Amino acid sequence: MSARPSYREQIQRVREDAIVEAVNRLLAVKGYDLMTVDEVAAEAGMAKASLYKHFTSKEELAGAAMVRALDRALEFVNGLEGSLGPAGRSGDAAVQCLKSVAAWAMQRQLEGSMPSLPSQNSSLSESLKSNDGYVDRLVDLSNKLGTWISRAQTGGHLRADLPAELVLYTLFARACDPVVGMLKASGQYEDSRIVDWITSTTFDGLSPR
Amino acid sequence: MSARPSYREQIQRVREDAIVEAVNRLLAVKGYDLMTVDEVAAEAGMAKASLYKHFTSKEELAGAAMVRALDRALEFVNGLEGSLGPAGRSGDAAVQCLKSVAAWAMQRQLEGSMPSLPSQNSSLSESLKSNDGYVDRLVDLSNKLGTWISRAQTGGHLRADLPAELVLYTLFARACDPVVGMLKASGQYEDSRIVDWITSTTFDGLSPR
DNA sequence: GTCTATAAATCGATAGAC
DNA sequence: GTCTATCGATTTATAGAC
Repeated sequence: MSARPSYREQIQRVREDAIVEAVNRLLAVKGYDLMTVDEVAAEAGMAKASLYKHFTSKEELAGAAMVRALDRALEFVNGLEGSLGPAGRSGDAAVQCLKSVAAWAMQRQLEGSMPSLPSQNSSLSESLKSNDGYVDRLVDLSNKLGTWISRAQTGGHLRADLPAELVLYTLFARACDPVVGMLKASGQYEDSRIVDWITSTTFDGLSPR
Repeated sequence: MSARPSYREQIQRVREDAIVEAVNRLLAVKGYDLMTVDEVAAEAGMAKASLYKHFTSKEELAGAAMVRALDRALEFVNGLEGSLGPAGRSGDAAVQCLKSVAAWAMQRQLEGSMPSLPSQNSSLSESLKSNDGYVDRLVDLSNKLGTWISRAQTGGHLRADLPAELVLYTLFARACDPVVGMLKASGQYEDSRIVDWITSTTFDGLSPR
């Protein structure tokens, strides 16, 4: 579709990448409402007015960061799908994939590179719903996870008494679970141990088996 | 300690109750950062300047609402403790109490009367840590739940491979779990069913038993 | 104590020079 | 396209009349 990008286009691309990366970090630390455009400009190393030449509003900035985050999640999910062996369509493989995705999301959160989307309220939610790039990727990711969920449920590897959407919502919520940050803030545990614990409690619960 | 309250003091008490109740509702719906003092004044039926005669800052307003929320939680917990029969010190009774508390908190959230505390970031967190009334109640509640947790763990009714603080944090997090709101927003399920599901997944997990 | 009016600070967004 | 400087709106907090 596009011809070879000119130098100018490449430079612009790199510049916008720096901006989105800055937004990503700030969203992870402060959230949308407490993130200021001045901070984004400072972190990206340019003046605020220059930033507004690339993105027309703060909401668009956040949207671009969320799109990038979803792209990374889709990349991970597609990689998992591709690495499935001949037994990859079993319910057991499906639930292992779901656990991998949950663990991956928690690791991203511990790295500080997972932008926390405000689950409800916040002026951001409305603008995201009219962001086609965001909605498309969210639907895509939900469908891919939904396939694994229903396969795991019919195979008896996931509770069938729960609606599939409850499982899906739970996975999204655990990706931003504040418990992860609280345990890290205590400073007593290694990141990998925290991820293992929360993954384990998500699928196995707090009660003994 | 205090003599019988004068009419004036009673009126002031009622007035402040109306303010705190308004803050409680607004915190539940919008969160701290998006809640404006103008809204609080409007909802409480008074001018903003009058409100500032009772509370000296927005942070103090939020602190009062959180103190009230913790008081209600402590009241529920103490009620549970009092209703325990002669077998009340068993590990099984302890885990049942923990489930009751989790379910109670979710019901409060569904009612829109549970102020959502920003788990991390937010300028509110810092001021709450220097709010003695808040900290005292939080420690009190944590200790009471901690007693049940350790009793349930030693009795084999709660996984002993998890740190007690992980269990405690998880209970606090589930009280504000966004999954509850997402399921309610779908409009397909009754509140009681949502509460049962999330309580069940918290203790039993997503995997079949 | 309650009100109206306004100060003081912050923040998203833009104008205009280069 | 990048910058400095500023507008305009919002919001916390207060002054001062009653």
